[in-house]
Amino acid sequence: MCKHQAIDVAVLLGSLPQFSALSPAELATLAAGATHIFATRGQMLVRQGDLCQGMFIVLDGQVKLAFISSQGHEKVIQVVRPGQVFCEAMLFVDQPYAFFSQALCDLALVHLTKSCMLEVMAGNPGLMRHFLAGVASGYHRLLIEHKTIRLYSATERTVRYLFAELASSGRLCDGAVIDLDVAKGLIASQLNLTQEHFSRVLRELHQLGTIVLKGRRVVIPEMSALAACLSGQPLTGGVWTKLPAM
Amino acid sequence: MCKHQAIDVAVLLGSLPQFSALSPAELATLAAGATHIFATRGQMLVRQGDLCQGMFIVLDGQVKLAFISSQGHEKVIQVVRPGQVFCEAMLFVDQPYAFFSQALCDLALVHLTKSCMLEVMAGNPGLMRHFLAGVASGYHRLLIEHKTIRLYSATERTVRYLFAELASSGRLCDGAVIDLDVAKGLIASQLNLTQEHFSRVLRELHQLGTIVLKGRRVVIPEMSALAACLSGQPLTGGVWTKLPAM
DNA sequence: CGGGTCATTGATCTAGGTCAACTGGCGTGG
DNA sequence: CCACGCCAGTTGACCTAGATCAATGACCCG
Repeated sequence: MCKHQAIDVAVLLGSLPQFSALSPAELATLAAGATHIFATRGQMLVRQGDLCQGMFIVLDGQVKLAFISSQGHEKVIQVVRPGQVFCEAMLFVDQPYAFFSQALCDLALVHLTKSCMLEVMAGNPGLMRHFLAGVASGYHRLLIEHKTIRLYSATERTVRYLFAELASSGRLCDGAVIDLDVAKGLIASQLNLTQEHFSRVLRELHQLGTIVLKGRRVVIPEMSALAACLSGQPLTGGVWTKLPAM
Repeated sequence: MCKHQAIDVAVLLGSLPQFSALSPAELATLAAGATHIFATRGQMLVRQGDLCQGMFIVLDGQVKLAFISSQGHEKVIQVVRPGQVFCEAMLFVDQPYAFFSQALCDLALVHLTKSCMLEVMAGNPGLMRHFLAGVASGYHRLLIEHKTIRLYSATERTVRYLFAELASSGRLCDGAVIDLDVAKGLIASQLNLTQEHFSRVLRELHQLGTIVLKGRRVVIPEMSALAACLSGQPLTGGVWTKLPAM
């Protein structure tokens, strides 16, 4: 792992939205424990079982968070993109990492040590509040993903993923185009599917005319057709077939 | 829902570990927005889709957090027990609830409004830090449960559940006894299993002699036999059979 | 004693996984 | 410029973990 204790780390940190409101003194404290990291594709950034030393901010490239069973089955939790942070919740939990993170391509990031982060946060309630909101929304995101995996079928999870991609790109009109920026196998794993099954689901949607598929480009001719694949709407009757066991 | 704006809410709050360090003025602020709630079995405390109005502390009884699909399939996330808090992460996320919560029996709890909580926290970094740690460890717990569901088989999830129960009761010796304090159907749902399948798994373990089952009482004659059901140990060779797709 | 709730058991079904072969770019090196 | 190999993706044949459906049993408690 190539680490630069670059001279301009304080400047770099100040330019990040997370830290733009910090005083020069606070930035200096953070910078003292900060490392500018350039990692190569495939490199491990944190290992399952390690204790948290600090948090990461992705400047450029993509990072995969995943866990792996003893049989080698790997399941992706999330792909972290530039501007996003990871391992920040672990600053506050004295437990070994339940996942690992790996560079999906050559990338640039900043590592901030736990102690510096905690020190600055202790003197800056605004920053702490910011992190609290971040961790809480991370919790909420994970909860929703957990729910999606437990409640919905492969096709529905796939369609929900497409909608999430559309929403994040802001284009929710008919004829919208999605260019997948990661390998399909990774997306499949995030949806708790095998690559093979994911491929079949996409083909089925393509054959139905719901989507138009060409490599990693997905075109949605009409939103309503895609939305019809979701079980949210077909409120036929509306009476729940099976009531909770309590 | 029977709500008492009891006179002694401030005293009650002060006696809770979460708030024992608060000043009288802070307790008064919290108490101003606090409600002492007595709910009856089956009653909904928060509904899927609602916006968060505040958080709850369970004084007595059990609360189920779960979500439900449009077909009525219910999946339990967690059972909250006395002394525990729920919905606290939602104070910091402006999103509708992705789950609902329901009283599993008649119960007593305290509801604290969002605005009061945020106000007191803004002036008390120690409390905020406490909540940050709480939300972060909730995140970690959910992550581990998510991982368990995605990586392990029904039998292994069941065994892991038993170990978690043992760990929380502190008795990890041979001959340990677990008395399940909730319906088996609820445990099954937390493990993402049907009640039927869970029953079969338990019976299988019983027939193997790994556990002794009598109603809701589970006896573990020897820990090592139970541990042998986990795939963590059999590091045969150690080479992963299937390498990550990256 | 009768009606809840909770749990067990059997018979059958299916979504999705596994294994294996194949395709179609795309960069690399001769 | 072509041959080669590599990697991402596709397709087909088959299998299995766990769900579903349906019936029955075991308590409790009023």
